[in-house]
Amino acid sequence: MKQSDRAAGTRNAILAAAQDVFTSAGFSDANIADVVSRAGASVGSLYHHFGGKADLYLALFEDYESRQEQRATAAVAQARSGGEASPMELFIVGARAYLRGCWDERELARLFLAGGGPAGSELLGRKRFHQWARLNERLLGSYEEAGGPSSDALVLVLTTVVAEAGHEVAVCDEEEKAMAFAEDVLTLIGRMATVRA
Amino acid sequence: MKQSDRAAGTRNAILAAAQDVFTSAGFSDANIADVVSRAGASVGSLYHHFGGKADLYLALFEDYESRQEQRATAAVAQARSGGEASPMELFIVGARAYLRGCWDERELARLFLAGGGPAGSELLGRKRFHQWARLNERLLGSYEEAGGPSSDALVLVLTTVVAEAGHEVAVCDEEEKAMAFAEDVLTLIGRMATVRA
DNA sequence: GTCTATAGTAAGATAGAC
DNA sequence: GTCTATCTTACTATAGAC
Repeated sequence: MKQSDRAAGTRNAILAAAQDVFTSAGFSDANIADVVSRAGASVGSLYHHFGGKADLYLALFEDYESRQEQRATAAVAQARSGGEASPMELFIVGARAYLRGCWDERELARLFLAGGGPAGSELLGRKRFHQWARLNERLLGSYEEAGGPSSDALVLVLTTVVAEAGHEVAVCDEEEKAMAFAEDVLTLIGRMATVRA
Repeated sequence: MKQSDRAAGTRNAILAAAQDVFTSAGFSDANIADVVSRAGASVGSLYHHFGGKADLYLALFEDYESRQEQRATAAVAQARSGGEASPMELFIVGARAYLRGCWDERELARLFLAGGGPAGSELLGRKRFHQWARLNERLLGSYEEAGGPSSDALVLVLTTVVAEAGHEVAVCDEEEKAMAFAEDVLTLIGRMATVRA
């Protein structure tokens, strides 16, 4: 057990150092030497735990995404069990939790939303985005209108807006401003989904 | 004159080849050797005309952006001289022209909207985006409402939506689908700006 | 202005001892 | 599992002939 604890410690140290280095320099300008020196580890160790530079970045990304997903789904579930039934309200609750997460983890959020990861990471990001959009599509399915814009467009627009709002929240310098902006965007979202009389 | 014609020919050949290579491989995976071989030119020539790989990419980007800007402003001016006065309608006219351009130049649009340019190009793209947003802010200034979401949020959301819709249009496989999608998004935009009674 | 050939450099990856 | 030292590669950028 002692050995695997030590291993886990190294792994975490590398991960934490990677977060510092990647967020301050960006993926391509960051170099492995900086990461291991800051982690107090060695190049060989990094290659043992992760496959290399790209996989290290992706590990960071996957962890972040899964935390964000958990925040949003938890918030939606709680609102639902609290009696909320309107799809749009539930969507907004999830979006609010996501935006809150963007603020709380703004260092990572900035890194990933700025783009410029390893080759293929944008494809992965795009895949994630579409998974998310499909999830939202199920949530919002009932907003289909005859003769109105397609549900596809609505879902894509809403998902995009939340994603971009997350970007903007993450680059704010004050919490108050960030949260006010988030609420403004959520208001606009609610309005967009309103069917005109 | 003969010499400068020859120079311009080389320059254009390199630019065209760069478009092919960058769009098919992405910036970082593309290499200069491919560009010059496809252009029938040489490395030295490329360095003579452009500063290097990054500047070549930026030249492509600037050209594309200026064409898009011209399309949008021309469309707005025409609508205005045709009697249209509503800011939101004018915004939508400009957006439509932009989206049309994304389809017509979808190869380049895909390249730039996917990100992953040279170091600093994302900063430049962000700068352009904010210039565009400020332009839209002037156009839409009159939509401010007391107690409603801030004009900042509205403008940012609208600009974002158009940008992302452009991305989606550029990756469509059929013109008809692309244009239908564009119109759906424009409908949603109009709706979002509607002040509720 | 254009070309060929070469230098320079930086960084990711690997091998093998401990 | 961890480390050090080395390798390899791939590319940009320059120098200098034509």
